[in-house]
Amino acid sequence: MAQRIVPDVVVRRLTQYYYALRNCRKRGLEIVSSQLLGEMLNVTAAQIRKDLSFFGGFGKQGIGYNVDSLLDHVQRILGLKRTWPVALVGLGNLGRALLHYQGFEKEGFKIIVLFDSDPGKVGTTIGQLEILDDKEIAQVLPAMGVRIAILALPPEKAQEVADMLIEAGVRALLNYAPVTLKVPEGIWVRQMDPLVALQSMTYYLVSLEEA
Amino acid sequence: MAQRIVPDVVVRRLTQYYYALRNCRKRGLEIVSSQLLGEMLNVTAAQIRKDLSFFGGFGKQGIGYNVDSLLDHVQRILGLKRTWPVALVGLGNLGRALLHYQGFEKEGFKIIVLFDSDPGKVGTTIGQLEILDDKEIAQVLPAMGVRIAILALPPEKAQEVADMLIEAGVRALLNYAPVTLKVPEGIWVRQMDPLVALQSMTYYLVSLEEA
DNA sequence: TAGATTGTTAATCGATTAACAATC
DNA sequence: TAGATTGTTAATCGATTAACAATC
Repeated sequence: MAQRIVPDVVVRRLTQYYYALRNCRKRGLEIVSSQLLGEMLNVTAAQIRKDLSFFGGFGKQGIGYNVDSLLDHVQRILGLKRTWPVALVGLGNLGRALLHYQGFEKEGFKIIVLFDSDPGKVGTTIGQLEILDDKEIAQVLPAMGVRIAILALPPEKAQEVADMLIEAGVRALLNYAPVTLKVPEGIWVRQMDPLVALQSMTYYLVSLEEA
Repeated sequence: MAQRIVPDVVVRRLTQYYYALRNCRKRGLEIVSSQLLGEMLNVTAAQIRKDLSFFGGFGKQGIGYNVDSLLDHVQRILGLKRTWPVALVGLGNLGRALLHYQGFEKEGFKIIVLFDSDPGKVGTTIGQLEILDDKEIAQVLPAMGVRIAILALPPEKAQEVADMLIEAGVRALLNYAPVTLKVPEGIWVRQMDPLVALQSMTYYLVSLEEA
C-alpha cells in the first residue's frame, strides 16, 4: 500500500504519543482509548485516531488500543527501534553538557564522534572520544554512516559546518546555533534556540501587563 | 483600537522577522520589501504583509518597509525593548552551560537568581550569584518581579518546581526537562527537548532508507 | 505619470473536529 | 445482545496564498 504523505505536525505529535504510551505502560495499563490518550496530551480523541490512521489501524472497535502493541508500532514508525550514531560538533560549555547528557544514549542516540575547530581542543579526549578537527569531517564521517549531527557551535560557523556535514552524508541536524540554516531539499533541521523561544513568550507577557 | 487575537504561529514568525530585520540593518539596507524579507526566511511575501497587518501598517505603498522603523516596531511588539529578569532552576551541566551562555544577556534576558535542590550545591556561588534552595522560591521570588524561568532539572522535579514558580509569579517557562508540564491558562511554556526533536527527524531518515 | 509595493479582501488549501457506520 | 470505541467520511475551522485597489 502506498504510504500517504504524512504532515509534519502529525509526525511531531507521534513523538508525544510515544511518551504518553510509555507512561501508560509504566502505570500498568494494558489497554488505552483514544479518549484517555487525548486527555493525557490535551488533544482530542478524534485527532489521535486520525493521526494513527495515517499509518494503519492499530485499535479494536469497542475496546481501544493495546498499549504494548501500539507502542511497538509507534516506535517502529518513528525509527526508534535501533541505535542511531550521532556526530557532535562544538565542545564549548553547551557541547560538553550535551555530551554528558545521559538521555541521548538511553533513547538510542549514541554520540560516536566529536568535532571542534579550536586547536586547543582538537586532539584532546573526553571520555572515550578524541576531538577531531572540523576539517576532517569530509574525510572521516562518510565511512561512519552517521545521518544525525548536533550543532553546538558559534552562529558564524554553523552554516559552513552544516554544509560539510551534509556533504558527508548527514541528513538530520539538531541545531543549537541561533541561525536559520539553508539546507537542500531532503535535509531536516530542528532548531533549538532558547532565545527565539523566550522572545516569542515575552509578547504574551507584555500583553499581560497591558490588560 | 481593539487588538485582534494574534495566532501563536504569527507571534513565532515575528521573532524570525526580528532576526531578518537585524540582518538587513547589518547589511546596511534602509528599505526592505515583503518580497525580499520573504526570500530571506522562505515564506511568501503575502504572509509577511498579512502577519504585520495584525499589528498595524508599517510600510509605504510602492516603497516597502523602513528597516530601522519596522525593527523598532517589532521589538516593541515582542517586548524586546527592555531587560527581563530570569530565574534559572537546576545547575547541573546544562544549567551551568546556560548560565554561562552570553546570548541571554545580549538579548536582554538577565539571569538574576539561581535555584537547585542539591544540598551540595545550595549556598555555593557561581559568578555573583548564590545558589538558593528550591524551597525558597515562594519566599524570595515574588519580590523580584521575575516573570520568566528556565528549567534545567531532572524530569521528576520539573512539575513540582513549575508549580512553585507559577505560584511565585512566573508566567513563562523555558523547559529543558523532557516532561509535558501541566500549567493553568495564561502560563506559557516552550519545550526545549532535544530528544523529541531527534525522534521526529528519525521518522524521515527511516523513510529515506526505504525509498 | 508610470512603476512598484503595500494593506486587505476573497479564494484556496489544509488541518481539526464531529458524526456515525462498522464491529469488537 | 447492549455498550463501547474504532476508523473514516463529511463538516468545520483556521491559516495561507492570490489578487488587486489604493497609493507612494
